[in-house]
Amino acid sequence: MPELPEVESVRLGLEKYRNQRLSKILIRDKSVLFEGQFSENKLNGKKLSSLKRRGKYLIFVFDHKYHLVAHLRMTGKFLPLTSTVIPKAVKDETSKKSLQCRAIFTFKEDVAFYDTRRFGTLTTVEDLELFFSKKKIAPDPIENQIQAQQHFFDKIQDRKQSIKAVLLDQSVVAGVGNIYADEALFLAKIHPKTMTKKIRNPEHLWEKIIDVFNLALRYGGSSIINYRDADGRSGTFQEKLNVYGRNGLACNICKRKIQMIYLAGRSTHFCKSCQGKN
DNA sequence: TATGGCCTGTAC
DNA sequence: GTACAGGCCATA
Repeated sequence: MPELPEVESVRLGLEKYRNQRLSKILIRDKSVLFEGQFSENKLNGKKLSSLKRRGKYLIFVFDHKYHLVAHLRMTGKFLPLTSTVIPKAVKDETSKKSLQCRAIFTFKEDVAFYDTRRFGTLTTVEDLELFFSKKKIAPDPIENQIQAQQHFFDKIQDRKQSIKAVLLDQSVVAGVGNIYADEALFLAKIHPKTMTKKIRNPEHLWEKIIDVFNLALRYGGSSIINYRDADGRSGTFQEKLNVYGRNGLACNICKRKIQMIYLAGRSTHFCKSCQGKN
């Protein structure tokens, strides 16, 4: 499930298409386009000038001014159409499954936006700042650390929710999903149910969020279910996880059993002993 | 502020 | 067959 480190890994993998011309766009499944906004003609024939990312959003910049904004949600992937990660049935244009290649972007090679579930989105955007402010996406914690940190401290002041729920809120910190929320709270030794305003040392928690992002980035992300980067690789950070998906297993620090509860509608993993009572 | 729905594959 | 995975949005 792509969170910030996974999206960043995808971005890096797509760098090889930089300065290439987008000669064709084939939309197979129009339902991936959100807000009904997708102006193919704005991108067609334009050169990919750079690739950016904000939180979990991937941004293709064409001719320095036209933007294609993609969100992978759970299962979205950008892959060469030739990749073996895309099943044969999906490549077969006569098959119903071929719709899972929601779109195909032709650079020097065909790049597919392959998404088994239909949660991923693509849209063309002119004013990026306006787009992200409408969506209330916080500054990117890696690209814009100082700003993102201040934003985080400001936003958590008046929150009346548990810290776990708040970490999942993209308007507070961009790029944290269920895995890294649990992992960051473990590293910060904070119980996920802790009410946000009771956090005594937000600086320390912020540090741990950044730590876990950087660590995951070094390993090319986690592939709990089926995340793949732009070269079809899966990343190995899942082997380093302390709590996520480790329900009932021994804590790496104290050897007591990792617990799982439901919080903010999400499975939440923690060590009762390392992360206090509440 | 909490919830259900969107989707489909996988595990039981 | 059912439950579950979860990012985000709409709804109450």
